[in-house]
This record gives sequence, structure tokens and C-alpha cells, in this order.
Amino acid sequence: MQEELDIDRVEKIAFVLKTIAHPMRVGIIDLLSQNEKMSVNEITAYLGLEQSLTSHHLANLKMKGVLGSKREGKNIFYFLKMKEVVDIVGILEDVNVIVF
Amino acid sequence: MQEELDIDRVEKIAFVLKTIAHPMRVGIIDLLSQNEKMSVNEITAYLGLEQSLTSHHLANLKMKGVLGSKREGKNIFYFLKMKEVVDIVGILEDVNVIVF
DNA sequence: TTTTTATATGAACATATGATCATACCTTTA
DNA sequence: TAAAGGTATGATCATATGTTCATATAAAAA
Repeated sequence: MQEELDIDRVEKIAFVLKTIAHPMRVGIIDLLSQNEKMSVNEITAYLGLEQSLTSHHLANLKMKGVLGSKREGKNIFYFLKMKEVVDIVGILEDVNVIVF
Repeated sequence: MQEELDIDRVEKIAFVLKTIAHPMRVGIIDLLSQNEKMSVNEITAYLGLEQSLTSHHLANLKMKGVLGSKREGKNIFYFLKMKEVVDIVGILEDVNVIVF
């Protein structure tokens, strides 16, 4: 076999997986991987969600360290902070699964 | 901006992320990335869980296509089927997060 | 052919998560 | 300084998820 289970390690990994494991949050990551920064309104329009729901998702992603934000006038722009999430999405791009 | 949101795509990606987004399931992936196959008992012992709970997690991972299984006598051995999950865990190995 | 070992399964429950709604908070502009 | 635009927040509710427990099943050994 091998050593022992490193609980802190698997919890850390699972923590960021849980953070991004939602269709709309994956969509947000996509968006921000192709645009340096985007306002809440722009993201909302693209995802086709309600403003409030988008805001909740963004706040969540920011709180967990995946995104950062910066106010510019009336707008608040969000941007990617944890860049490795882009690679994760990339890996799953061509994977063959049956969703249910 | 860019094209339109591909819902099937983000749902597929989120689906496998959700499937593996749990500390014990990350532990199982680790284990099976270093051992071709392992019995439920071996996995249970390593994770320090109850047999039943390990079994539930394994069944879940299998149902979603991440693992496969094969009976050999009294034992049932599980193995990795969706290898890309190993890379995902690898990416998050050195990421710097505060878990809560 | 009964016991034992290995694993699966299903119900029940507690908790977490996602969505919606109403409203509050900042900025800018009139 | 009042109104409008852009975004956040908190409560509530429905649903999903993880755990436990009791029990079922399958293969091997006695």
C-alpha cells in the first residue's frame, strides 16, 4: 500500500473542487479565462441568470479565493485569482461522460 | 465578449467535479492512482471509514463513470476508469487555499 | 449445508446547497 | 440632493448530499 491518509490535503483539494462544481460557476470560470475582468452585469447577461443569483455565485467564488474583485465607478469587476481552475476545466473538456 | 454559453458542456464538467468533490473520494482517487486496483476492505482500512460508507462512495464513483469494479472471489476490486481525475487532483496539490 | 467473510443496499435523518424574493447599499448623474 | 444604475445581502424554501444503521447478498471455508 502506502503511507497514511493526509486529511488536510484531501480536504483542501475537495474544498476547491466543491467551490467550482456547479454549471454556472464553470461558466464564470470560462468567461474570466477569456476576459481579464468582467462586470457583474456582463456576467449576468452571458449566463442568463438573475442578477442576484449571479451575485451570490460570485461572492462565493471570491470568498473561497477563486476570484477577486475591484470596483470601478458604478461597476464591480471580477477576475480570476486562482488560475489553476482553468486547467481543471480544460482537462474535463474532452472527457466522455453521461450526465444524469 | 464571445459566443454563447454551452450548457451541456458546463453541465458535463460540473457533473464530474461534483462527483469527486469530497475529501474521501479524493482519497480514493489518490489510492487508486498508486495501486492498479484495491478491494473495498483495503480502501476502507486506509480511509478509516465504515465499510458501508466506503461502499456508498465507491458505488457513486462507479455509477458516474469514475471507477470500475471487478469481482475476484470474495473480493471486489475497484480501479480507476476516468484517469483524468488524477491530473485534476495533481493540479490542486500545491494550490494555496484557506479551507473553511 | 451452515458459518464466516466481503460487500451492497435501502431507509431514515441531519445538514448543506441552490434559487428566489425583497430590500439595502454605493456610486454617478440629473 | 434626489433619482437611477449597478451590485450586495439576508431570509426563506426546496432539494441534494452525506452519514448511520440494519439487513441483504454472494462466495468461500468449515
